[in-house]
Amino acid sequence: MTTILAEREAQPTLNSAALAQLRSDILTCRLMPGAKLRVEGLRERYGMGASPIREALMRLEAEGLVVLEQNKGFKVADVSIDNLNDLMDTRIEIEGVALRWSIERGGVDWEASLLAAFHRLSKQEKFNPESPRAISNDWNREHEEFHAALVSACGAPTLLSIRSRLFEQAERYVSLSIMADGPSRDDVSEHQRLMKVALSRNVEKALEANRLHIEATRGKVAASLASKKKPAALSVVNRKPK
Amino acid sequence: MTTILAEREAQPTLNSAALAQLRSDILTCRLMPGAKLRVEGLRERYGMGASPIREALMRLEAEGLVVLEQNKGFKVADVSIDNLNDLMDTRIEIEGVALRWSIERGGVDWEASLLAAFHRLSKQEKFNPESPRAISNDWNREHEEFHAALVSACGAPTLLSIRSRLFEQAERYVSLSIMADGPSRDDVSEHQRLMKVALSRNVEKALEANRLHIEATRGKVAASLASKKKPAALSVVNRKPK
DNA sequence: AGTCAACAGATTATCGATAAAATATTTGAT
DNA sequence: ATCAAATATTTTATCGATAATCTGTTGACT
Repeated sequence: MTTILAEREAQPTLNSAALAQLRSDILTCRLMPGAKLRVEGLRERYGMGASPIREALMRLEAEGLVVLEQNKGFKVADVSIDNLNDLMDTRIEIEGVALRWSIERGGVDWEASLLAAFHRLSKQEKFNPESPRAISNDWNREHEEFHAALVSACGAPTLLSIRSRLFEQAERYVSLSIMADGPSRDDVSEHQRLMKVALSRNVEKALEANRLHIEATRGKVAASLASKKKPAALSVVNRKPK
Repeated sequence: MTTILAEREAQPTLNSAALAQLRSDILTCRLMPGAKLRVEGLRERYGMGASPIREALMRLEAEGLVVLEQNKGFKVADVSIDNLNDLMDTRIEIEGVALRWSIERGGVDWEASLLAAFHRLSKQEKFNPESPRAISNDWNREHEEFHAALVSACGAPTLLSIRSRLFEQAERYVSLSIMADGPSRDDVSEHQRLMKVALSRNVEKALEANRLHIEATRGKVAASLASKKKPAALSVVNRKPK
């Protein structure tokens, strides 16, 4: 698996490699929500000692992707309808503010980078024919970058970093939904509309479009969650046999 | 210093003790913005090994109180006018949303807990006569709890946790300002007004009052920062002599 | 004097071993 | 058989030691 090695080589430190790996494994649900994260298992999985792994887990705990129970170890954060609603409600407001400021403050550079990001996203296939139960890595990246481009002129780094953390959390729910129900539409037109209203500097319409975009995701994910085919906590990282 | 021991005894794990200690030392600026955080120094300071300390630092990094430069170690996050403005702008919006929802959704329990929190805050001295260059711990706690009470009925845990992280960051700027300029007014009336407009369910007035409350802090802190008597990076945790 | 390479000292990142805590299993009494 | 105390096993949390990296200093050369 060249990906893992590549990702690891790129990192200057085992710690950051562990962080990148864990984040990716959690966001794509290779590590399922609720799964126990035994250090020994992760050590084997990533081929490193306990320290860099625990440090990475600690960081992810602060981000809400991992939960630590004192003296009982780490597990992947659970998912739930309540948490989904909480998350999406919060996203709508926060992305709303960021988008408003971005539209009000963005210059021609912002417009250009938004167009560019949209173009890249629209040319990228969402699903890899071989594995239709997972979104392509490249598409995910372009998608994240498109939404980041929308709000990039917002001028408040703190707000932007909060936004991107929430965006990540949402990605995890989407992965889950796709694992359960298979590929979803590649919503190019929805993104195009978002871009258009933003470029036309119509704040109200842009906020509404963004809200609907988020609501659409919420609806799809909520449906998957409700028809709970959740073997959730079963994907344990490692358990000593007998 | 019984505080340190007490705080430490209360924690089930060295890790969480380190976290609490570090957070507190950073928020009160006993560890100054920009200060290098050498592990050896922290080991002596807190009397524990490197692992729990590094794990705590990693977590604080995610919260933005600490910065990690790969292979160069940790330091306390810097402060700046730009960051202050970014932070306060973001707070105004996020606390605004939380406050709106809380006012719209809060029941009589919310009203009661808000009244109680205000009462406790108003009975608490802000400064300890002995050390007028630092806000009393108790006041800080009651203050945080009063503001938490204001938004507690908001119904979105994610939003609340973001709010409280931003609130913490702001506390650090306030500490800094007080270290530089000495005690500030104990703004009971300002808090009382906030509570009143919230209880009267007047969303617009409440948001405005909250905005002004934050702007007042921003103004005071910005003034201190501008007259920069910053020996900032000088409070290094430990440096091997000669 | 100024620059740079090589070295020495300090600091970070990581590992492997161990103590502490939790969980699972056995055993003995009712 | 049932429950609970006692024990064994697993897992977590932490330490001390070491390898890797960075930083500051010395000294040779222009």
